[in-house]
Amino acid sequence: MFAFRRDLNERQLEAATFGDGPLRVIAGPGTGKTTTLTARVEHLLDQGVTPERVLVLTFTRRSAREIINRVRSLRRAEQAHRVRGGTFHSVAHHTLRRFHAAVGLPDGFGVLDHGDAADLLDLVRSDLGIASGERRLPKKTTLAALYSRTVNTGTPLAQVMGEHTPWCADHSEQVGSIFAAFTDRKRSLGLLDFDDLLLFWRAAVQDDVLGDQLGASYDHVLVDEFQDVNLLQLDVLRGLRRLDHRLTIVGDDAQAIYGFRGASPRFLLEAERHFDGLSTITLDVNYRSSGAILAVANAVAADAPSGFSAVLREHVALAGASPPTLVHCGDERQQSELVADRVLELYEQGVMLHKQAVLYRAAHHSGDLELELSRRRIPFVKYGGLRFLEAAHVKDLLAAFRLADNPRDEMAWFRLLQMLPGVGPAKARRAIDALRDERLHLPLSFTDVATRWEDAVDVLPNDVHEVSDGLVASMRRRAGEPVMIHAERIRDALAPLVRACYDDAAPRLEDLGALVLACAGAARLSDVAADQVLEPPASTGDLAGPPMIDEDWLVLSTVHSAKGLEFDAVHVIHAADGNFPSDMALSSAEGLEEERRLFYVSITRARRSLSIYVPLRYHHHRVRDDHSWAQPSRFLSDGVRDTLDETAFVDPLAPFDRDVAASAIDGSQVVSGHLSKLW
DNA sequence: TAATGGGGGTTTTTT
DNA sequence: ACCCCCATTA
Repeated sequence: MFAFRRDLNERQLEAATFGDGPLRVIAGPGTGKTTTLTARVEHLLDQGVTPERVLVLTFTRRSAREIINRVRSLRRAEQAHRVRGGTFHSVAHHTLRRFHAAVGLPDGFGVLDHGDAADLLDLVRSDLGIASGERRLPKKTTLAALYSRTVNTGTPLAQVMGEHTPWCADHSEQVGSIFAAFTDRKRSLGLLDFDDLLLFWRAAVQDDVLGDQLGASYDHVLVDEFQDVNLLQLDVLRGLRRLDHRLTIVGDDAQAIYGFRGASPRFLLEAERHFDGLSTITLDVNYRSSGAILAVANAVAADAPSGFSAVLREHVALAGASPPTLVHCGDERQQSELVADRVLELYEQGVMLHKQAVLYRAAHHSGDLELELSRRRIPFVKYGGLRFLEAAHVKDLLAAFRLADNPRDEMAWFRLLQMLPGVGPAKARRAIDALRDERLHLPLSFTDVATRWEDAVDVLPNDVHEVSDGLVASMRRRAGEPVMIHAERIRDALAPLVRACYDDAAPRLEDLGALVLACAGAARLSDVAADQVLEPPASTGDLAGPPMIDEDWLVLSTVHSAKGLEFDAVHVIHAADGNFPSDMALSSAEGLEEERRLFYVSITRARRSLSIYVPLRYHHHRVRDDHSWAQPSRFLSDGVRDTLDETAFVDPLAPFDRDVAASAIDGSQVVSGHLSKLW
């Protein structure tokens, strides 16, 4: 009957074939969460549910695709790709594109990424005449983080600042006025940031008429990684399901690692308060890791003051597993060498590089290791950290794409105009002002821009008239023109500016070519720009050296970006207090507990081999030759260490120190002795 | 008004 | 080590 039935255990099957719900599945790491969700989708399709009326919300679009791709049997596979799926933000984006008029958004609204939002905050701050320096106001990135946390948790600003930025908490009124102006500014420019996508979606689902319609468009809603949902996202779900209880939420409180985005495992643990008649199924049989690795994970879990819901149980002994080890290193340099040694050793034993991952708390922790890997020619890709989309030239073209659909996007104008040689903030601003009508509004279309452009171009230096005319002309879409052709014209018009602005224009222009290709099949240029913001490429592979021909590569990843993944071998580096747990998180008890869950997540990625590295000494970069001693991570408690094989630290240089002291030679005599034979 | 150079402060995780 | 802001200079 069901193709999946024989592959599932009893609990998984119960979850997959559960009736209408609401249903909560608590699923520990490696307990077949994705398999179960996939089987449930398959089950729903078997029951005759229309694929388009199934919504699967996941943490990344990649995991949505994985679930859909894994739906087996050809007949259903064809249906499966009609299933709706994606992240909260991407589904919000699609919904708002479709219903923009109903929530008062302009057609072709733009989506700001994190950096753009911070820049706009900084802009309104200076427009309000609030100086950044004088009164220790938070920096723009801190402002953006504060804004996001306030909005996503629905907590009053003063309280958020009291908890997270106590050093400037008395400025909360000023910060509040910046946020109010920021909000107004985004509306008048036709721009949404990440949080706005959720805010407008929530407003839509909470509306009497529109909300009923949106809720009625889905028969079943399934949510993965529910422990990382925040209040705003919970509100959206409650709105979507207020008339219909067919909801499945899956999560694990032990893996809640997005507190800084306003998420809380509380929403998973107290879900019965939000969804009437909730049933719960717990999955705790782990199919991923060796018993020895599970023992480490459970020892970490045992140290958590309030415990985790699922205590993992081993399924069957995994072949080829090696004992988990704790490796003491002299310093970061030696850590890199030992990791590289171990990676190659495992590789010799047949563990492919892409089945191995090095995990760390913060993106910059991989720096020294990357040098070592490059030196030894071990290919690698990095997840998390640096992004394609943060490259200046990519942002330039995306700004042009946004602008083409929405000429009110002052941020985009400001950015593009400053690429012209001899044009800085002042001239850019005057040119933008010249485009405004009597009510100070920017034009709504490029047809209108064209009529005002003559005035604007007068402000600019004479020698940039031609290139800027070309750029503006390229933005105007010709009737019936395919989106990709339009994109190509814009890219061509921008190319001379890219050459003028950047030394290494050639690789940058290639990136822009790739972006143009990404426009194939898109309905609008602003969709392409938004997609890049909402779903940036996950990894940056070729930052170190020439592109690798190798088919195999080691994975380097932040723990956050490794969520949901598994590897045969995992190397956790920098397990020193201050790095892991990060000292940034230690000011509160919840902060520390979230770090503990992160540590738990990193360990439970491993299938057969787990190595944890602790550098003893950290060299300071400010003062040469200065260093400090590190404490091993507090998560390596006695109970946890009992589950690990420890390698005693041996200073590889120590024997040489003795030898050097014992032998004193006359170097110059020896050298000239050698050289004298040459002439 | 744009570009450049020096100095001071800071340091996480991502849709 | 790096980024951002500010002041100076062209």
